[in-house]
Amino acid sequence: MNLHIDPLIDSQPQESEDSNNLRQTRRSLPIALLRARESVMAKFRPMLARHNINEQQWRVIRILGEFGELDATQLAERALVLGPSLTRMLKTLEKSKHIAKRSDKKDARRTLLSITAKAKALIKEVSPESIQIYQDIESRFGADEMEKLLDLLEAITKDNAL
Amino acid sequence: MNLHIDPLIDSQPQESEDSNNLRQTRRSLPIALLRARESVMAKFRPMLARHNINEQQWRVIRILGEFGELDATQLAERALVLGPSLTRMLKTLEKSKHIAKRSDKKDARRTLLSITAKAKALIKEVSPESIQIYQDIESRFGADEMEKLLDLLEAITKDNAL
DNA sequence: TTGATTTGCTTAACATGTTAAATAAAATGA
DNA sequence: TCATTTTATTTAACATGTTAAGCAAATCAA
Repeated sequence: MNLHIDPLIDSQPQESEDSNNLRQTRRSLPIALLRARESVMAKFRPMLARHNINEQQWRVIRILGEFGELDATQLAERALVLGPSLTRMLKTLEKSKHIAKRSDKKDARRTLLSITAKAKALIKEVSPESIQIYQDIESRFGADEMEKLLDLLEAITKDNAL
Repeated sequence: MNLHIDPLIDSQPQESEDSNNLRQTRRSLPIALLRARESVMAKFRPMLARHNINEQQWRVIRILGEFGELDATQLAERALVLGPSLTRMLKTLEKSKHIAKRSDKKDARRTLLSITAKAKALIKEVSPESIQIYQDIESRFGADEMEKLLDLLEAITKDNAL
C-alpha cells in the first residue's frame, strides 16, 4: 500500500446533512490506524524496494529471523499474512532461495519453514538502514511519544483479542 | 485483511544470534499498527459482510457521504485507496448504483463522484451498527485511552508527512 | 479399530495493492 | 499559436487480501 498521502490538514467535511452520527473519518480509529501506517511505511518502502523485496516478504523473513523455524500457521500468524497469501509467497521465496521448507517428521501435515543464509545476509544488509529510518521517525516524533503509542497499540490489540 | 489473530501473548523470540539489532517485531511500529488495525477491523468486518460491502467500499461511500461530491483524486486520497484500485471499485459501485459519475464541465480530465440515494440509505442502515461496535471498543479500552491513541496517531501521521 | 471430526495446508475465484506505462485534456512558455 | 510539460485518470501486469472449498493427515469417539 503506497498511497503518497498529502497532509490533508486543512480539509473539512462539507455535508451538513450529518443525520447519521458517524464519527468524522479523521477521528475514526480504523482509518486513523491505516493513515498512520501508511505514513510510516512510506518511509520504509523505498528502502525495501531497493533490496527487491516487498513489505510482506520482509515481515515473513524477519519473523523467521526472530523466532527461528516455524510451521506455516505460526509464521502466518506472526507475520500477519493470511494462509493462502503465505502459500503463494513461499513459492516465490523458495525459488529465490530465501526460505527453506521441510516437512515435520512427527506430523506430516505440518511444513516447517526457515530462512537460508541468503536471507540472513539480506537481514544484515537491510537492518542498519531499517534502524536508521526508525530512528529518524523516533527522533522527530519523540522517543517518549513513540513508547506511549506502542503501549497503546499493544493494549488495544490485546483488549480486542479478548 | 481478516487474520483472526490469536493473542500471542506468551510467545517469545527464539533466536539468540540477534547480531542484527532489529527491534523485536512486537515493538515494531509498522507491525504494531497492522496488528492493532486487524484487531479493530475484526470487530467490524462481520457487520460489513452482512451488508454485502467490504472495508474499502465502505470507506469510499463514507467519505463521499462526509465530504460530498469529490473528484477521483481527492476521493482516493481521503479514502486511502490507490488510483487504480478506485478505478476498478467504481465500476462495481456504479453497477450496484451506489455511486454516480459525471465529468467536470470545467476540466474534462476530472471525474466527479457522488453517492446515490441507495448509498445514503446504506449509510443510514450501517451507521447505528457501526457506532455500536465503536462504542463497545471504546468502553472496554476506555474513552480517555482512545482519545490519547487517536491524538498520537494523528500526530505521527502529520509528523511523517513533513 | 474405524467412522467421524478436526487440523494444517493448498487451491480457486475474485477483490484490492502496487508500480509502470498509456492516454487525453489542460496548462505553460517561447 | 504550437510544441512541451504537467495533471487526471485508466490500463496492464503481477502480488497480496479474502472467503470458501478441497484434501490429506491426525485425532477422537464409540
